[in-house]
Amino acid sequence: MKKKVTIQDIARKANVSKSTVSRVLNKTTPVEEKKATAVLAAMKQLNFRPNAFARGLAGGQSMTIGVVTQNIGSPFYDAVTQGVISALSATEYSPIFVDGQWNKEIEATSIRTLLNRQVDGLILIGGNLPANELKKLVESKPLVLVAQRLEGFEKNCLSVDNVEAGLKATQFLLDLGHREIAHIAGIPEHEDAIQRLNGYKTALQNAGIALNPKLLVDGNFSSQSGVLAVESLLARGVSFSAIFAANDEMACGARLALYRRGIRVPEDVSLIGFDNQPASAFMTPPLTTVAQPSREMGSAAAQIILQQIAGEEFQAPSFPVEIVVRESAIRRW
Amino acid sequence: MKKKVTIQDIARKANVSKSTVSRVLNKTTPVEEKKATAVLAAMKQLNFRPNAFARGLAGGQSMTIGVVTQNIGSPFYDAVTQGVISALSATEYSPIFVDGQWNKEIEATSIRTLLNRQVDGLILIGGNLPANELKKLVESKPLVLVAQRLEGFEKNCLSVDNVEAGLKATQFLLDLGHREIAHIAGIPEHEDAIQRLNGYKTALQNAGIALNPKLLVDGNFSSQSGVLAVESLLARGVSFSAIFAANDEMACGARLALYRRGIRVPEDVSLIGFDNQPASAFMTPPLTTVAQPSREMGSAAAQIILQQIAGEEFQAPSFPVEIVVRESAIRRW
DNA sequence: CTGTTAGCGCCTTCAC
DNA sequence: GTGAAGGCGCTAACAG
Repeated sequence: MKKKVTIQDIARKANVSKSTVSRVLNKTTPVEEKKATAVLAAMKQLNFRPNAFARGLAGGQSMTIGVVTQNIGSPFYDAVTQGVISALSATEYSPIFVDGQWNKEIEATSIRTLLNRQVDGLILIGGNLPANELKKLVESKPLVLVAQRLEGFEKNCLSVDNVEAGLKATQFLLDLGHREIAHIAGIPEHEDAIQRLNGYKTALQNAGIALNPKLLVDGNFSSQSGVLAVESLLARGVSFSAIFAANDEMACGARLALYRRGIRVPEDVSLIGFDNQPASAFMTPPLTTVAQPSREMGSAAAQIILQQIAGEEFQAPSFPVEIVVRESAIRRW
Repeated sequence: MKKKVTIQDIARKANVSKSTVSRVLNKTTPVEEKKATAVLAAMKQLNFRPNAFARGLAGGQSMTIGVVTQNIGSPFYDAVTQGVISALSATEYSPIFVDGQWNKEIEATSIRTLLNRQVDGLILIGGNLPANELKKLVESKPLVLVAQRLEGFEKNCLSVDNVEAGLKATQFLLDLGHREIAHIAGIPEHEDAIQRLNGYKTALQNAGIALNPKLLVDGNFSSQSGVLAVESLLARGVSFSAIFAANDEMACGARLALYRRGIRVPEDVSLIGFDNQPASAFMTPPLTTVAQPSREMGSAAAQIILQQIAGEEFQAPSFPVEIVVRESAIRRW
């Protein structure tokens, strides 16, 4: 273990005061050219590494953004995370991640450790903290919510219009000629799931098609639940020519269940998912899906946090969705 | 913005000194029961939040573990990350992640910021820093390398035996009766890829089958490269009855390419991948693959780091691989 | 432009 | 057991 080198050391070596060193380090005040280079030289020579803790303590800024993800490993959240990382990597700030695991308790304590670490801002990606907790947070720290709504703080919230997205997906199938369209919904309490379902209902209504409850199955966003959903559908004996799943993972599970029953996609039934996760393009057949601009949402989140920290005006933009047409749903019915 | 509450505040409120507060906070010295409860009460009432920076500065420990991942979003690395998170969540330490993006430069600067943040230990998951850099690191900080080897520091390295794994996968196909087995390799510079390829060669040799270079294609671990690999194979006009891909993503791409050509899996060609990523179980047909205990490796990494920090003896265990048999490769040839 | 002087919030001797 | 004092490394006024 080598002893640490501090600005004191390099001050001595460059024959200046600590302050001057600090100044060249932060470019906060002009410094005489000559001294500056001497300082830089000393820093390099001694392999100086500013102590982030000391800086944070003294300056009051930690230069870190806390990011709470849910279940690292889920394609959508991963993509958002990527966006945050890349947007932040161009700045002085670095992100520190904790995993909320879709668990209220864990999420709360995770946020607490983040706060203890003096993060300068907080990005919550997904999550299900009660609104009053969130309000407390938003009032004390720069905050951005991704894929989550908070009454009265719309400008801190980043998400797509899930109703419209659900409507579009369903409409797409209707335009193909389908009349019997099943929907595999997400977690019933989940806002996104509810809205996508609403979009589905609205589209049907617009088309003058009565909603058939038998065509509605609850899932929980996992592949496994997609499998079960299709089996349940089949067990009910309803006929359907298309399925709209509330996310790609469930679509993937559904596809497997169909395969096992010898039902072909898209010849016998069309399938459309949601999220455009990377693997979807490589399913057999490739999955038609609704794309959210997740990466863009991640970098927007980073930007907005930075604006808040800087005390600037900010306003969360709204993000458009788009249907990515692939073979799983191209056959006219 | 509410003002921060410090141990000073709670000391006043509890009629004790800062030191006493510090003591109940860290349980470093016995404190009179009565005062202790008073302190605890005050902390709760004022919603006290110890400043991690101040603690780090004063105590010299940051209670954070730096984790360098490559390309968050890749199933294998994600799983390892999950393991780290869950193992660490049971301790006082929290992980801070940075993304190396498989880029030597980015990786180096990422590690630098981690070091600036005074992490108490470092876990590198994948990555391709030169050995001499790594040696410098391992000598100055507790370090664990996952899926990477470093001459002379085997006890800091966590990985499976990729030669044996490649051999097993190939052997599995041989046992099924296949003789013409293609291999889609990973990045040629990548140690894991090389070893898996070596395993493949060894298995063929053991079986007395001459290596056919036409059955060997280079990929780069991406789905896309799997597609290209199969097309290249087909263009060469070699006949093959099975494919061993060096990871699941390439297997996925390969499967898509086969599908496009109307080649059935497993009826015409058997397919086996590597990593057992979650989506593999839901491919059509489900993918046979080689499973690495990635989560376990992650938590082992966390454990070993902690042991190093504590100054204890430590020794990286070795991890077994196992073939997960699914429909993509079950047909005897 | 530059050196000096105070802390930032906490932990850690050290005497009591 | 407990309080007082010093310092971790750095930034932020302050005078010059």
